[in-house]
Amino acid sequence: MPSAPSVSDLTAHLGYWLRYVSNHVSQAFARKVEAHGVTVAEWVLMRQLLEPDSLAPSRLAERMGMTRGAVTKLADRLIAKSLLTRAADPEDGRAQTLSLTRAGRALVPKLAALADANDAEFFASLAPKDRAALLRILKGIVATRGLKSLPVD
Amino acid sequence: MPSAPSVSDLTAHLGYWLRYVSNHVSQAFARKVEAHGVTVAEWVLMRQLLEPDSLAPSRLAERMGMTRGAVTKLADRLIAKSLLTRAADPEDGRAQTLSLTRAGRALVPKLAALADANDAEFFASLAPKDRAALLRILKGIVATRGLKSLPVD
DNA sequence: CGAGTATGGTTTCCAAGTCAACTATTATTT
DNA sequence: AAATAATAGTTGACTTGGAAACCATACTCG
Repeated sequence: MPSAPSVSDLTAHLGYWLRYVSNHVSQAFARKVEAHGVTVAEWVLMRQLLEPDSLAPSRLAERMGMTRGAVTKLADRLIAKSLLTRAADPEDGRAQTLSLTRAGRALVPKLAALADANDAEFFASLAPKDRAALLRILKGIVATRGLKSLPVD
Repeated sequence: MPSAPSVSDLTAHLGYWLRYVSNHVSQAFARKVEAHGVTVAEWVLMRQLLEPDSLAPSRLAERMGMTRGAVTKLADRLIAKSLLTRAADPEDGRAQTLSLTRAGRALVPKLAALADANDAEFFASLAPKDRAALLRILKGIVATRGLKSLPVD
């Protein structure tokens, strides 16, 4: 009898539950912002440009954990929605610089409110102690494992 | 002076940290399994077929939180890799049934070991108390918010 | 029974990313 | 100064998934 060589259940992994909850949180947020005609990636990019108010695509790519190619396209979409502008850098002929339009700048606080609401929706029910513990544990993992970049995917 | 209308920082949100860590864990796992020529989604599908040893695509779609269309294509890929077979259901002319090939069945434990290793890599450094707390909190969120499906994305 | 409906699966089209090749500039070497 | 290397950004081919349209088969109930 070649009984299954002890394969642990998927749900035995902390990573499973982490991803499970995380996906739900992100998904719920995605629905909220999409009601405002914006994707999550677009929101994250826009949020970066509140301060400082302009950045090179390559800087955004680093911060957002995406490739430069992806940022190019993301920016194209935001420009098409008149939320972003792209301008040539006068100093460096290769460089571009991205900034929010007036409309873009006006939209950010609205989306930020949705982000706040979404977070509350999922975590407000936690006991304050648990909320603090969760934050501490997650940050601890980031610190001890030296994680960097790739917040969006 | 129209000072920024108080937009909270991204990192103020628990959801941010959750996604941040979760993405890293998933990404690291993806690299590991891809070294064995398999994607994470493929692994998840294969894992489902250890027991019971065959399932209809629609059942898999439910369990995996994907559309049926996505499962069709995922199955196509696995079949192309000779890890899966698709057979017509003799009972129901519409239905198909998916099962692992011998090779597929042999691969699952190897991948499961990678999953174990990956989880250990990220969470073994936690104090046992924290590990338990993390699991309890995550499961609590799932329970109180009644989350279901969509583990993979 | 037969018309209409429901179900299972596949297919097509689209969205959004990666990767690698490419173009255009700027820096560095020698 | 010219040649070479590095950097910034864009583009195109490809991947993977969702949504909706589309068969085909199975139910249901007048």
